[in-house]
Amino acid sequence: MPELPEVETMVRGLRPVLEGATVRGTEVIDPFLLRDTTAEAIDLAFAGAPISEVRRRGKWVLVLSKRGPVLVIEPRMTGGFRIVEHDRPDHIRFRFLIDRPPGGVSFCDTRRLGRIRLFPDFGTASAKIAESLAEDALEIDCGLLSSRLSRTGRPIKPALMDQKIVAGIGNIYADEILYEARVHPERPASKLKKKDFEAIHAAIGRVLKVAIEAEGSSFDVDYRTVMGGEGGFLAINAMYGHEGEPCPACGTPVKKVRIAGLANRPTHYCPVCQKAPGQKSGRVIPKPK
DNA sequence: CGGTTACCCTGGATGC
DNA sequence: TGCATCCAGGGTAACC
Repeated sequence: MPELPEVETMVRGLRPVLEGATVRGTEVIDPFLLRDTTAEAIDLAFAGAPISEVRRRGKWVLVLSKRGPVLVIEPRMTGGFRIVEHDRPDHIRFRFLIDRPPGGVSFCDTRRLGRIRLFPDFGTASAKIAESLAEDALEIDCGLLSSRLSRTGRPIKPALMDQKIVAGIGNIYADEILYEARVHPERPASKLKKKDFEAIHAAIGRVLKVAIEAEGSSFDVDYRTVMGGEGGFLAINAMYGHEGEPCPACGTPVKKVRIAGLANRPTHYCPVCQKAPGQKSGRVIPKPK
């Protein structure tokens, strides 16, 4: 679930609870999520010292101990945080316990796809993260994004979701961004024009900002804020989850398709506003035989 | 090497 | 009701 707006919402919820609080201890309820570390190492790194900062990079959360170590948590599909008094009855995988109310935060993850890694200091964590993640979607400039995208022949949608091209965009927001930019999701990234890149770059900023203001996207029971509340973006968006409903701009029913390079993840777009590769007008003209 | 799929997990929804 | 199948916001190893 969580893409950049959901993770940003989590981090904003965690900051007032964790920053400045001293860690009483940590609890690893499900060691399966740990990678290259142990429950003992995490507790040794964090217990007894204050948390200095909670950061976000792409879709990942960084918790920094004033003592130096950094915990990097990847929520992936179903991971999320709750302050302890609002946490889920099931699926709690990890906890920070702190010395002041509300007592701590839990990391919950139904599908157990989330990952938790420990680094000795911020420099080491940053270097390791930089091997997997490009610049954050809220910070990348248009020139860098354009040059990265133009170097791949893949369809623009999977390219936008490639965390090594730009970090933070997932399946929901890729659809909204490409609709806002009026770019067809299957157009090869390398064939896009300068104005397309500019439209995409601007749309990234607008869509993510609106989504953060709405506190992200919730459906089913997976993503919630740290207080257990739902995000409101899917009530105001145009494409994702709106198959068959009219496009807000032209009224054409929103199409839902599967495209290459995305395994089985669905793609939603307006077949009129977002021109197909080679399509010149809003109407598809059949090739003469 | 670049692009694509398979797989890691769980549980809710849907279908027979 | 019971059981099988499909589906889901992500990331990456393995494959072609």
